Amino acid sequence: MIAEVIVDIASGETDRIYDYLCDDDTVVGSRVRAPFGGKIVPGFVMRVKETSDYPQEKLKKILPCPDELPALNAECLALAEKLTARYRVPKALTLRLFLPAEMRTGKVRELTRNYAVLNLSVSEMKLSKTAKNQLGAAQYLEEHGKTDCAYLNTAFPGGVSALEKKGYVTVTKEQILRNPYKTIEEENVSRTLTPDQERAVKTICEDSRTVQLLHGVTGSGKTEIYLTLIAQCLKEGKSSIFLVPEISLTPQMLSQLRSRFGKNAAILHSGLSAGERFDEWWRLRTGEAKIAIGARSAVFAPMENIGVIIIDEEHDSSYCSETAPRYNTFDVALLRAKRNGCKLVLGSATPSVETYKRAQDNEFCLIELKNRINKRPLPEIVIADMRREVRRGNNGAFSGALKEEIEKCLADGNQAILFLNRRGYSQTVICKECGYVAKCEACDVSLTYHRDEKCLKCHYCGMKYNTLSACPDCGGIKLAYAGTGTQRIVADLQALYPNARILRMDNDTTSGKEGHYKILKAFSQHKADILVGTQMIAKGHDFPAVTLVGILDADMSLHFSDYRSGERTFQLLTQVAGRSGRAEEQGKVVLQTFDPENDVLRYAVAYDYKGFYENEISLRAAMAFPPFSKIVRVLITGEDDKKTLEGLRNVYVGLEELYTKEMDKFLFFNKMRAPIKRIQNKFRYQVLMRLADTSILPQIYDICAECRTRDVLVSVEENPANMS
DNA sequence: AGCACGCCGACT
DNA sequence: GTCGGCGTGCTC
Repeated sequence: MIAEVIVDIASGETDRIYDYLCDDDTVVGSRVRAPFGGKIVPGFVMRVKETSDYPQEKLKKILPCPDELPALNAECLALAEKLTARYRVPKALTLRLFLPAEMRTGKVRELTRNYAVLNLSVSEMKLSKTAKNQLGAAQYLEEHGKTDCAYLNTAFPGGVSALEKKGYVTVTKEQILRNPYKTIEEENVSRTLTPDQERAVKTICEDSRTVQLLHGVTGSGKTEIYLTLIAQCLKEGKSSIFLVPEISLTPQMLSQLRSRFGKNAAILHSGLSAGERFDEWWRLRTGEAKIAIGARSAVFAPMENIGVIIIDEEHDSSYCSETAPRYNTFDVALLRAKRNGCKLVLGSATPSVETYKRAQDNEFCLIELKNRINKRPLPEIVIADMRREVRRGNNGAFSGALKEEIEKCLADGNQAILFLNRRGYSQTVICKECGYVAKCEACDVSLTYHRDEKCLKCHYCGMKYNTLSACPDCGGIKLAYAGTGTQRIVADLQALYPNARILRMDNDTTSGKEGHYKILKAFSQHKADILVGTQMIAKGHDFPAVTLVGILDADMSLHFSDYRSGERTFQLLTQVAGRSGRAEEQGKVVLQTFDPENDVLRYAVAYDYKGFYENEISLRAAMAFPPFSKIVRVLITGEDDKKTLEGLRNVYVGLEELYTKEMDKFLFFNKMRAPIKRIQNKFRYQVLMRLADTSILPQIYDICAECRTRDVLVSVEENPANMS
């Protein structure tokens, strides 16, 4: 027989079918090891056939892998096919998505243990009287049955192997699974649904549409609805996929799921060891576990007969892949849901504008949860006008209102979180006296200050502007080109409150995931009074003693040069506000801004998502931003500047032809250097487009795929999250 | 992606 | 005269 094999090499050159001789029992979707160019490389069987067009004598034979089941089932293969066509990436790259990394590299071995069983009773054995260990082991086995050799070897050294040689005992190897949850205790709490939750579950089950959007305020009990749906599927013998943002995979959440579903739940999580991840994946593949829980990549869980797919915190940006293939979790989930004929449930307190629009258009079923479970009011948000502070001579980072609240909070022995929203290298220019922000005339997007060129740039059209020495609106000269760092905030804070215990959390103070977790744990144990950090503290953890949240520079996020900055800010503020006043006491949020009249802030303060949405969607429509258009960025990178530039030229010429032919489908089309000219020794250029009609996307992908060469990479990004 | 083969510059 | 640069082509 002949196997059509895709070799697991991420390159365009090798991205085709190679024929190999194989055994008759070779199964489609199974992993193989293929002799390829003098080496043995991993590969996947895509098809099995009788004959090959390739010269018979040159065919090599594949070496099989000892998997009990093919790694990829029919659904995975079909899905991989679709993704390959959609994103024009080598097949090996899409196939990889479906396996845990440790399975490809083969570094993790299945954990095995040797077990001994007796073949005949002790009385039938002929044992030397001096062989006490043999007798001991045999007697133990007779009494206890099958036993771990490791134990017998320590109790009766050499006994088992001697018995085995005589044929009295048989030793077998068995695979055992690592258990990553040894420390988690099972708590059995029975929960009943509130009428609201029950209604939501009923609607989801009865609605005929595939996608259901659960829009519920913080604390409205969305999680319980998810768990009920999952439990229902489990009862029907169906499997489920539960996706959460990476940052939400906290120990608390995992233990909650573990206690609810026990061994039925498998968790795919980067925090697990390679071996554990492998075992969890395998439990899903064999059907032993029926619930896959994890971040973005868990949407590729190897399951069959899926009953429901859930995407929690649907708006979270971590659901978009940043590496090829740049898939969107929702798109993949939708493909799977359609194939399985199951529901795709999205949940969020602040749905993305794009998703909410589709719900408004009745494409998705919209379920609103307006009440909080405990009926407790949401924390009060007050706006502190920083322009007034500056005019009063307060150039510091804290407003009078915030200082007052901090003092109150400390006096009461409560905790406070101060939230600083510095985001990467991008800096906007803001007038500290009137709140003016420099924006692009053509794109209505905040400009980004580039220190190296001493100019302001629009990341959406590439337009350059001169830096400002005075505010064009009020003539003020207190222009800020950079925010204040967490370090400075902590120093100022310590000077103001010498007795307060302050923790800082940002990329400088924390090394790796462990570091974050340690700081958060220390804070939740009340080992500090104030936590200062960036948005990484906005999500996940519950801090019952926090009664005050200070947002120091809401503007930073508001004026970030992205068409989604308003949306992101609303989401962020809502989320941050949810950190305050979780337990007995009413929480308070102080929001500092140079732009108190801003619509987004006003809607956030009022917890008015609907109002925010209506406002935002009309802005998007007016400016023809997504969802009324699609922004496409083609990034051309390479180590050799000349060759990369040549690549840009090729891409541009190819796309220009399309542009002139289909001009009505384009709202914008231009080439330029990428905002960051060089990253990791690679020069960066881009072609930016805004499309009114996405029907030409496949052609764009085709043109870009053609321009890819050995040393120039061409990648296509749709509505990219950051334009650096 | 790797690796071999192949054709032009500075070296014991 | 060679050693070695990396451009080009191939891997069932």
